[in-house]
Amino acid sequence: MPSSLSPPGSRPRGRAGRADGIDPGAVSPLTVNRLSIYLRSLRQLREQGIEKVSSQQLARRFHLSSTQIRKDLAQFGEFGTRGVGYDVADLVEHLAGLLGVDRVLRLAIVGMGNLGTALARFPAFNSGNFQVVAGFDNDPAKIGRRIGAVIVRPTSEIATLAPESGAAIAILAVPAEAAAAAYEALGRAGIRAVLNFAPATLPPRPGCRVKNVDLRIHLEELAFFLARPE
Amino acid sequence: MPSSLSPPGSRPRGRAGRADGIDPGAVSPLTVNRLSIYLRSLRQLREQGIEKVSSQQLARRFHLSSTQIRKDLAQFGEFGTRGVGYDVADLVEHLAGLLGVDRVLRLAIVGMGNLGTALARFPAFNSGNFQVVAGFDNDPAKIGRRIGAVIVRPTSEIATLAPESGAAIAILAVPAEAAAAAYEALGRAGIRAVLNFAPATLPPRPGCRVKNVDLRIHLEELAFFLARPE
DNA sequence: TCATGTGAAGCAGTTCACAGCG
DNA sequence: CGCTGTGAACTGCTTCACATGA
Repeated sequence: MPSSLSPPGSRPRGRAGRADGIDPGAVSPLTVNRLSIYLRSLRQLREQGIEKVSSQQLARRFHLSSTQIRKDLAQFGEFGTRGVGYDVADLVEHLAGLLGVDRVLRLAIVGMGNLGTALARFPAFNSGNFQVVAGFDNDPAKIGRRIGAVIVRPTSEIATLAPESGAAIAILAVPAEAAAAAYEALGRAGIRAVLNFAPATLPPRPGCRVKNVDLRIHLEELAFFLARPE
Repeated sequence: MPSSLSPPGSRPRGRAGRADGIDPGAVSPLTVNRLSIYLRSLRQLREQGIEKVSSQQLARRFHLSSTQIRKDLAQFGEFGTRGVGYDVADLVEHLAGLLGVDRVLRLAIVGMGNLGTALARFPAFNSGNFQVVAGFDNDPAKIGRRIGAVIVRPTSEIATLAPESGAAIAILAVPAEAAAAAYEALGRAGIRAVLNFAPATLPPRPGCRVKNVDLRIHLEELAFFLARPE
């Protein structure tokens, strides 16, 4: 019963926040991204039954920098054993905790076009600790239809339904001209993390983190380097 | 004609590359990304009939930094008029030229699952100067079927079909375990730009630029900051 | 001895402050 | 006078080199 949307009833404000002594503003997004890559890599090693790994082995295997791995981890504690390396399973746990993916994170998708629909069905968004719990669109032909695990609702219901569904992260997959209004509605719904696929620059809002993924811009970056061989 | 006196046939690879004096290695990917955002923003202004704009107006309108806009542009020439600002249409042309999107760029998609299929139909990948011209998958149920504008072909044909189709950029949308082999095949096909959606770290290859877009990693970045309010 | 963890050095990217020009 | 274009200061990120400890 995926789309029966009960919120995580136990917590009054719903939003824990871990009480480790880490100031999130002091950690660079670049570092966080790499932690996530380390986690992905370590999980791969774990699946292969590898129990110990050194920063250098990790670096060689996944084309990373061993110094950087150690520096990145050092910001959060001492996870390794000198002369030996890291315990794979142990480090996986630590990283998952650090990244805050040791709990279920519910996703609301706004915009059920090509991309939104694909994301609703995307394995990475419906496995592990991520779970799509709501989908919104304005097209009457889509409202009420089931896509992936969710039933599409009109965007006017974002402010009420997003909180009810327990969504922590919103995926913005609407056309550019609809982005500002949807972002506004998500703000009113108390959403504090947005993955924005719309080709628009959203105004920074205190307490809300936005990650922009404009696919056209990625293509244009490649085009630039393509236009100038060597 | 720029200064280089190349005899006929001295460019055997047929890959133009513009002969401006810009060393692509000297330009940061961060800068290139921002140029792309400026272009997107300026096009929006142009559609609204706005003809002149100052760096500060741009900055306010799109939540950017005016100094940074000027610094970024300064790397490539002098495009503005002191005391006035920039001519919107003019700067659009300049930026499109700089980014190398003033010509058709053909895309080959490898992996026709949820994401690959959505991308094949994605407007931004089939408009302006981008055009999906090939799609590959290994699933026999998909081979021969039409998705978006292309007929799906088996991945074993990448090495021959990708060059024939004139594809300049490959979109990797296969599962992690298939990424390495597909990347290899693309290398043999002479592809020098890859947009990688597979959750795998591809080995750097000289002359080939890879841009990674791991959607799970983007979610985990948001999760990190979400786990630590304030 | 081996690999981690870390100050210090080096490099890159951003912001500042203003000279230069229309 | 206003806004661009830019050296210079600054901030932050990465790499180096080595002390530390299993």
